[in-house]
Amino acid sequence: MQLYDQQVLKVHNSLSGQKENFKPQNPGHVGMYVCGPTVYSNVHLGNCRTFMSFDMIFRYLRHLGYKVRYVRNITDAGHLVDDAEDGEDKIAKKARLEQLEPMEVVQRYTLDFHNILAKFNLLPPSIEPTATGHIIEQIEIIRDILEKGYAYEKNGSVYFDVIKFNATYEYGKLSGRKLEDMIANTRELTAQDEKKSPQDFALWKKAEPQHIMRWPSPWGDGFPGWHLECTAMSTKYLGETFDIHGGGMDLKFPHHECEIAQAEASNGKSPVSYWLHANMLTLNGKKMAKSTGNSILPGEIFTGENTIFSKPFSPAVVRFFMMQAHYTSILDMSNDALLASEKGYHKLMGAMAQVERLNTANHTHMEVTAWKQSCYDAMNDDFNTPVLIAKLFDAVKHINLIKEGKESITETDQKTLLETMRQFVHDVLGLEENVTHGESTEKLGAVVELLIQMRKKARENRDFTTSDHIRDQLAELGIQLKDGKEGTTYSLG
RNA sequence: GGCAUCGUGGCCGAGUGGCUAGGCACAGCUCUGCAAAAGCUUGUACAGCGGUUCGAAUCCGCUCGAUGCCUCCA
Repeated sequence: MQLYDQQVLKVHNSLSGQKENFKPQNPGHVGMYVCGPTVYSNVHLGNCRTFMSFDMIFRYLRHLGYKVRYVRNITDAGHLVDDAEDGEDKIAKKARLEQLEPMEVVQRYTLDFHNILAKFNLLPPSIEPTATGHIIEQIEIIRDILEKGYAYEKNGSVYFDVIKFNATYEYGKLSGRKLEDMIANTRELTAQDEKKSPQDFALWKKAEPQHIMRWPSPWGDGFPGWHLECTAMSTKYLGETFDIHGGGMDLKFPHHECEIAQAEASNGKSPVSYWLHANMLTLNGKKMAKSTGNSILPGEIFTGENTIFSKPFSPAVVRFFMMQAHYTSILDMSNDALLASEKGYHKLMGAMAQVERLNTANHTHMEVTAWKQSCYDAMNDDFNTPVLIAKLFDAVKHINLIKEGKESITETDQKTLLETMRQFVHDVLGLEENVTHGESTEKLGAVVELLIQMRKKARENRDFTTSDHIRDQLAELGIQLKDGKEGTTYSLG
């Protein structure tokens, strides 16, 4: 019997606007697709939050025992800058500006992306396909949609016929828009005379002679429309219908709306059971934008090389900060908020390190089994990580009381407590101590223990100059000593 | 202008038609050689204005504000 049979997971489905019981199409298996980044610059912190949210979801599904195929793409072509500039590709533009090969740009920022996500302790997806690696699949889908009559070719470009599609299906159901309203609110755009209607979107775009990124197709040399890649890759790796599609709130319209339209037009089926959208991250109450200076790169937070925060913050602290908010809420990042999270994070990790060393007795002052279920209840409620963290802090309080000898715990409960804490903190929330375990850490620990013994002796001799010197010097190195009833412990960093 | 999400105590953030999370900060106390750590105690907040209700911060309406999107813009 798997955990997922014992726990009832509810997820907020953007398509229905409701929390629904999660039931995968194939029992025990989950197919999940998340829109990845366009690799034309350093990964945005807001993007990190989105990917971190889905990483947590991926982790929890796995923890429940599901076999999850998690696909997250890399957009390395097909993203246009703006139509006024005859549709220059973002990658190509960056390449031109930096005098690089397009693939050089892709390589550089893909590496940056992976590097940052690894620091945030994100698990790699099961498959990470690229748009340029799936041109053939995209052409096939265009062909299919053309055949079904929901697209038309014009001067070497192919457009999706939204009005025709809307006659049979419903365009706008995800974002709550009505096609009539959209038509009424359309602003005048230039250079789109090829389209029958302004609502139509490109499936294939003809490449102008100077365009570097181009592929041959039945309609001439060109490149695929942005929305198509996700349809092609999700279909290829997860099938015509799959369980979860995720992405940032900003992608709901038009991107995800178009994905639904493409899939329905080509195979008549709604592709996704549950649409999940992660909300945005703001900085000091304002949206992040390079133009206003209200912006920061993840790397700049880790190193402290920025003018926004008073000190560097570790990736784990930032991750903990983000996990303290629900993924569907707008989260505001500020210096004060990070400082608060940093203290809370260390308190949590400090208590966790104590569980193993707890003295056991024949009575437990804590309903461990009920507490454990309350952790699941939090996560089952649409991945409510802030509530989960509140539950974890309940345990922290008990751990500290037991450590002080004011409460007790049985050996069985201690085992359960430790296992549950580890599962939720490490496996689900993805929070790991930054300290790398190894020979050097062991040696460091031994040295600190030695100093603790020396300090203890000094204190017994009332040589407080020496004892305080040891304490203060260690503190300067980031090693904090904690005196307790049962002796002195320490924490690194 | 339209669509969407939201507006919670000093800060960050859960939650819910009545029993009012959690973290951080602040104050007092306990412990301590002094600190730190830890524990205990104290906070009745829910943008504004109306309405529904025995009762709303939670439901409805309006106003104000924030964030995202409005078609080739991620």
